[in-house]
Amino acid sequence: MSDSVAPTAVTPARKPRSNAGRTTIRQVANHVGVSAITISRYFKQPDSVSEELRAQIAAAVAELGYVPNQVAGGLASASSRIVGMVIPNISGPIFANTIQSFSDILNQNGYQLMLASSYFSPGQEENAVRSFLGWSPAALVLTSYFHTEATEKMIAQAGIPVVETWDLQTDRAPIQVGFHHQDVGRMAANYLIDKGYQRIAFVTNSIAGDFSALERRDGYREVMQQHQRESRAYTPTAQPPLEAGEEAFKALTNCENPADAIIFANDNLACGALLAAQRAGIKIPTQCAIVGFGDYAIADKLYPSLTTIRPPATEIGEVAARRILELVGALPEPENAPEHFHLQCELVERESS
Amino acid sequence: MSDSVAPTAVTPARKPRSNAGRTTIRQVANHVGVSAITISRYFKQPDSVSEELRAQIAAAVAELGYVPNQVAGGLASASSRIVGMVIPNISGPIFANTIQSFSDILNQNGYQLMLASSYFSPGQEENAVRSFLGWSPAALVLTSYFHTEATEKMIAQAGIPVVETWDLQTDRAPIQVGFHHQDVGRMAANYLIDKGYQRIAFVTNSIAGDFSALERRDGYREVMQQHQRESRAYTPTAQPPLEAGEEAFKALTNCENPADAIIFANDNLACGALLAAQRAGIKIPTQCAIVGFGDYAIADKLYPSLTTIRPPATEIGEVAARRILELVGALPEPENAPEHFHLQCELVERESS
DNA sequence: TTGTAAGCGTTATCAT
DNA sequence: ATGATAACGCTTACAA
Repeated sequence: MSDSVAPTAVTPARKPRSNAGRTTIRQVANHVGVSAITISRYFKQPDSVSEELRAQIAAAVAELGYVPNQVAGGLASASSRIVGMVIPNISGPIFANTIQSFSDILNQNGYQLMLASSYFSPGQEENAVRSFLGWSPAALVLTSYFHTEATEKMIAQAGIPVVETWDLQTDRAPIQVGFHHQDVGRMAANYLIDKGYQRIAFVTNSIAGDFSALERRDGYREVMQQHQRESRAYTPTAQPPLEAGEEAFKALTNCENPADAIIFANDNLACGALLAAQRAGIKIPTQCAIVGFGDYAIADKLYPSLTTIRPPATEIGEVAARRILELVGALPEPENAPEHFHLQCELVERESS
Repeated sequence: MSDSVAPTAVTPARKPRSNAGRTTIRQVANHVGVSAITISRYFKQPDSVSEELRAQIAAAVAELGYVPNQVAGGLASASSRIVGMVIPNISGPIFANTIQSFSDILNQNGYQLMLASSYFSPGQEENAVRSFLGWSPAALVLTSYFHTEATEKMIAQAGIPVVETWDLQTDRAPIQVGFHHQDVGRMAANYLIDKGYQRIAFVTNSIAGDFSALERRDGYREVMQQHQRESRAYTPTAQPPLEAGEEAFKALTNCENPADAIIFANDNLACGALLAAQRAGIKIPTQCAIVGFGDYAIADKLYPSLTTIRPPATEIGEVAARRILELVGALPEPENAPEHFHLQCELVERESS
């Protein structure tokens, strides 16, 4: 030893970062007297940690109030427990149930929902997908199948499960969870024919971009043709759904050979027709039956209440969530999982038919 | 040089991780011929990078298809561009607009929404908050002010902005964005008194846990007292809202001294009353006026359409999002930002009054 | 304006 | 069943 002060390894001015005093996995490990990786295993594969340690770790976690840092975990494992979902809109009458059930099932399994709206714009959808990808999500859920080229490229290269919902496209690569809109038109037409209605018409949406409404119309036409009935489709010019429904109802009942049953492209249109009938003193369903689509919240609150076709909104969210969780290993993989999940719409018979 | 192979620093068997070939900031940096931090700055503080480099970097980003890894960024900076929101439910008639506007404004500013439902359960809310905290969110939004002790502790220690929405509690620490339910009752009562109605009643919700409905009733009572009118509150026993509304309507109109105007705790109850009146042939509003709360989608589709009080749902989401973005530095901080944002409900006059 | 180096908290890999 | 170590991709702190 020299007489001068021992130089003891010149520490070159450390650079501590903030951290807000949050408990880390290492503090838990020290507290228990094991290494950090054991704590990690305790959370990921509890079975690989001895029962004795498990109890001690549980106690330490509770005492220190440790919350695993998902961000750090995500970086280390190059994948996060986030699932991104792009939905046309949250506040419309249709998609809320899908979001609700999807989110609930993810949460129950330790995954989180990241949500964005596209407002039916492929460009906005692209932005949302790009933002999501920055989070290395475990999976992606889209609604609709028409994407920009860039979106197609991103989902093809992402290397994660991608699910397309609502509109079933059996020829596309991503997993499909939904139904065929043509089936809706078929179901409504068959139902009315079976009920004995003779002159059955279809009212499409006045909003031009609503292609799914046209598919429902096509299903209706097909059935009418099968039964050798004349099909009659009306497209309103008024834009607000209530007015459009009223316009269509008047046009189809106030004419030669008036319709005795009308299928509307959605419940809002049907609602407009119902109100118009009420004002005009036309008896529903005696003079004319009405069937809608969507089973919006209004459907059972109208007078007469509205017969409508309920899309499997909640089911779509459930099935999509479960399939994703299976694919990422959070739920056991079943033997023969299909690529496409064809769900059923349900005809809800009420007073208007 | 010796004749043997140069030992060139014994590399001790590297441990590369996967990565799925994703472009990193370093690849972009190499492509441009600068260091990684410059690319980072290009995204965070573009002004601190020379214009020349900016153009080159933009080109490289586009060519390589670089998407910043938010997870890595979040770890390095100990905070992520995620905002967690706990909402009682997504698919109910009330909250969807708040989620929609909140999410849109976050997205426009590069932040993402992480969503979970509590179903009005403080325990579920606690779980959601705990899960969110694992992501080091930039902020948290809660609905309602009754939390578990654990939740209170977490939000107090989180060190991030916390916003409580819908129900304004001026005595609480978190930022408040919402309105007073008593004001709703006051507004409805004043409106009907001004319109000349004499015997004004209030119908509360049959669901016991709906405390906000009781606050609206209290506001109604206060105004009635001020005007020296007798207040009459009715609580239905039927649970389904339509039946409850019908029950209340019958009870309040089919009696001595019947009400000539009724305020309902929500639009579903009011809707039940409207349908009951229609069936009974009671003229609305001639014999009895009806006012609801919520401005649900049904309100303008009923016949007669429903006068109701619209809560500032969209505004709540907007104001909460903007304030959060200000607090995290994504938007410029205004001079005198209040702690509490008192928003206004709006009376929407329609045919039922 | 740009660069260097260390460090964020976890998990993959290899070792015991 | 448990541990040591490096690596994940970025940003902070400090330097030039």
